[in-house]
Amino acid sequence: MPADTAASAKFTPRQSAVLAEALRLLVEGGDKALTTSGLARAANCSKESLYKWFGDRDGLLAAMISFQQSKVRTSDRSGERLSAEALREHLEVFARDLLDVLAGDVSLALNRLAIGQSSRDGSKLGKLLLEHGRREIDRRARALIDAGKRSGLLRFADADEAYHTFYGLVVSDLHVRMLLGETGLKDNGRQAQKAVDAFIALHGTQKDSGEAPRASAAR
Amino acid sequence: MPADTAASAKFTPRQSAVLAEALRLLVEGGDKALTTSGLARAANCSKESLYKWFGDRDGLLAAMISFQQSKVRTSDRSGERLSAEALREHLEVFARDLLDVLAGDVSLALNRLAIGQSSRDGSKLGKLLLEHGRREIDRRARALIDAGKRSGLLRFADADEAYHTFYGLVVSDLHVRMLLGETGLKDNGRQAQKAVDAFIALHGTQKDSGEAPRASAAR
DNA sequence: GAAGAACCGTACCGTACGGTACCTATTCCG
DNA sequence: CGGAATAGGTACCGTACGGTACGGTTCTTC
Repeated sequence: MPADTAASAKFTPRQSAVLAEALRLLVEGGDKALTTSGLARAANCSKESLYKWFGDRDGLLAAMISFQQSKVRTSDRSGERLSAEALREHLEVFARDLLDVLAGDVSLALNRLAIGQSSRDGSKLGKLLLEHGRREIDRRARALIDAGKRSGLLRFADADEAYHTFYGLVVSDLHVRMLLGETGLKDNGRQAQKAVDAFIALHGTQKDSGEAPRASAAR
Repeated sequence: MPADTAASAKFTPRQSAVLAEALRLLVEGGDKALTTSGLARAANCSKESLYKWFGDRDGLLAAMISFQQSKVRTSDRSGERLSAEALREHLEVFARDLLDVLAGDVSLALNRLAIGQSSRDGSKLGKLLLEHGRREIDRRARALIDAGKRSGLLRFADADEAYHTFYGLVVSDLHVRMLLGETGLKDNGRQAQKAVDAFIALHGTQKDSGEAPRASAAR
């Protein structure tokens, strides 16, 4: 039993390679391009192995989600003490990371897949994606927001509500637009900055020590 | 319900009936349930007619989007003079309408369809959905926001940015969650109210350093 | 009332998918 | 060394789809 990372604990290296190839196919051509025959051909494995490892096609899809998310690790360095500037910086980094993740082609492809399947499988993949995929990033955001409150820098009644507000400010309709195939998206860094400005304006305790960023936000 | 309004201008009544049936099938069982044979059977028409009217399957899907959106008319009663209360009221109504539209099963089904196809058709359906589907609601929102600014009740640099902020506050991640199949969603009215509170706190002219006036209303 | 268009129902075709079966090659391990 | 386990290659099956063709039926129109 190798002391591997938790990532490859659930899958053998061979299986991981096959899953990576499956993700590549999915990203390239959508779920129509992800056929068992095609995957077997592209990954140099047999269909029989696929069915042995993953059961059926849905099992394969679930494994792909699990595999991809086991690779995503959020850096959780929220133990430090927070100044107002540090909080703003952390929020901005988080917002930018969130947008980058959502805009990633693998994430988009998996979300498209789960959304497409949600009508016919009782949204099993959707649940998987929401629960396992967002847990990490949610925890990180909530830790950050809680730390902001503990440090007296943020003020809100319900942390959950505050987080959803922040999420909405950061993402707006960008996620759905990207899912629909819109390509020309704005600068993530700029969007993150504006969202953080608005969030702090809403829930910050100290009334703006200079609204410079927001005032110069002419686009 | 099916009177010959401007809705059915582009399609004959028979075609409209078939498209309505197609939407029903799509809502019921997702895009897998929307087969040409199935539609012909369910709508009591022949496959030949389908191909004659719509060209091919993609043409049918595009026609469905066009048909559905020709039925959605937003009540645009934004000509009046605005008081602060009227603005808040209008914003809340708009937010609730927006959430209701996004949560509608036909909207969800069409968005799922377009998202599923976006990988393989160059997001033609996605463009259609975004351009024709959101134009109405966008115009209404922008008119409202502009009116707010003209009346001196709102303050912002860029109306587009302000609208996107509002959209994010209203919708947050609810749309994607619903697309992924999450069922238990919160009360739209309450979500709309909170979003309007936050938006006015951000962009209202009478800025107070306290919470929004009725932020502690229903909870 | 008949010519003709529109349309319905059905049968049909080629294709491609998910899934299974069978056979071989490599590897592992006593 | 040799047998079991694992995995690759391929051929195959049933099914269901998109799309087409054709005969019969209804509706329009002159």
